[in-house]
Amino acid sequence: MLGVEDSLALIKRGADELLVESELVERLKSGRLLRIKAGFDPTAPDLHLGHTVLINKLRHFQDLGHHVMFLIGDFTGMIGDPTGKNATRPPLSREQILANAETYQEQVFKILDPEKTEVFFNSSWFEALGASGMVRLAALHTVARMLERDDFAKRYRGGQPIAIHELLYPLCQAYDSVAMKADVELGGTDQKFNLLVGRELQKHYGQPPQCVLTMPLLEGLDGVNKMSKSLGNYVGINEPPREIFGKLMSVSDELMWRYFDLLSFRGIEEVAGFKREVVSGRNPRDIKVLLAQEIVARFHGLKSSVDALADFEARFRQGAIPDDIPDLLLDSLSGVLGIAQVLKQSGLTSSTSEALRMIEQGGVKVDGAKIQDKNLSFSTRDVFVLQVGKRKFARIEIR
RNA sequence: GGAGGGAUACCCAAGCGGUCAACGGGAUCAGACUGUAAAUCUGACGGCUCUGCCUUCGAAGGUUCGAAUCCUUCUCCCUCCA
Repeated sequence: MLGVEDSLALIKRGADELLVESELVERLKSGRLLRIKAGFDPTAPDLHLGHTVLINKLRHFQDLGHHVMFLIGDFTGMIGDPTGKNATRPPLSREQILANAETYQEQVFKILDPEKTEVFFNSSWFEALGASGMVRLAALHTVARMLERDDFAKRYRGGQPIAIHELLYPLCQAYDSVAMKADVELGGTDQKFNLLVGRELQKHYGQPPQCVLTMPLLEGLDGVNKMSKSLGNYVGINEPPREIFGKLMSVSDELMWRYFDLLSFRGIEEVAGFKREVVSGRNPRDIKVLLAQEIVARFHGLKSSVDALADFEARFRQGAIPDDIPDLLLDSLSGVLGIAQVLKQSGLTSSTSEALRMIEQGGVKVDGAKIQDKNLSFSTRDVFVLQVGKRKFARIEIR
């Protein structure tokens, strides 16, 4: 196990803020195994790399030997975290929540060691609390304090509705920390307020207040917006290996370092070494490959990462045709089919206009040979490999 | 309830009677270059049976030889007043 200083360095790596550092140092010095908490809404079972930033941090704690507590907010999920803009969320059914929780764990345990992870459901203590308990809990915090939170304040000022139960959310999350006797709670930067309420509440209950560690939101592939499915700039951890690999290779050379910080388990020193190499002339591509391989291997195994690299090299460096392209059978009424039609019907282009444009721009290949002739046509029994751009392929047969 | 402002292609945003399939930016896609699906540069970016034709500018009508641009009604959004 690492010394206190090295531990702290690892804990702070990539983190946004650690409150209160001195308190954490004290606890680390005590040599006690710390109880590390992170809560998750059982709403989005489809994890992408952005979600894994927090889980990676849990993993760091796990590697340091601490006790990781994975909380599934099945009770608080009914309230819906009001953090952020969206007003109301439809409540999930019990079965839906459990199913999501299941998927969640499946994905999370690709990063965390299941043997060393304790899973909690907060319904277990909230159901025991009951209505009267909830009222007593609510008595421990004031409306004014709640309104300190930025998004509540904004909504209040702006005349936007704030339902009473939304005020309860931070309180419930805080009570989780009490119930779990958390030493440290992790969350996104947008969670800071909720995490701090946890400290307050723990003091009320005579517990030492938890330390709060916030992690930044990961930028998406565009390097600007946060990674999110709706923006389409994400890498899903259940995507095919080649897809993950390719997407990571498309990240800008600059953003790559950010990803190393937040997504890689390579040592701080090692990454610093990579940076020096690039500065002194090494092609950043080589380093990016290491990142892409590490991530693919984490979610799909070592072999997949090797395959993904080989595939990438073959396709983009040597312009080879991949081996897993779809076979398509196109019908021809007249026995002849023009190239534009073939492109459209195969779905390689979305319209014949686009097909013609692609040909004009030299982006269409038949059996590896670039074609120029827009009037090229194929007849029945023709079989060939069609390629549009660098990434779209299909094996076509006309019948 | 009253008074204004706005709705244009994937997004932002010009245009205010003909030369508009509609300026510009972003996103996207293609090409060049590169040991990258990086950066940079160039180009494309409604559809089709493509030297032409068809359908688009919130919706429906109308005026006009001709409308994204003018008129009428409707729908939705925003701001101010009550």
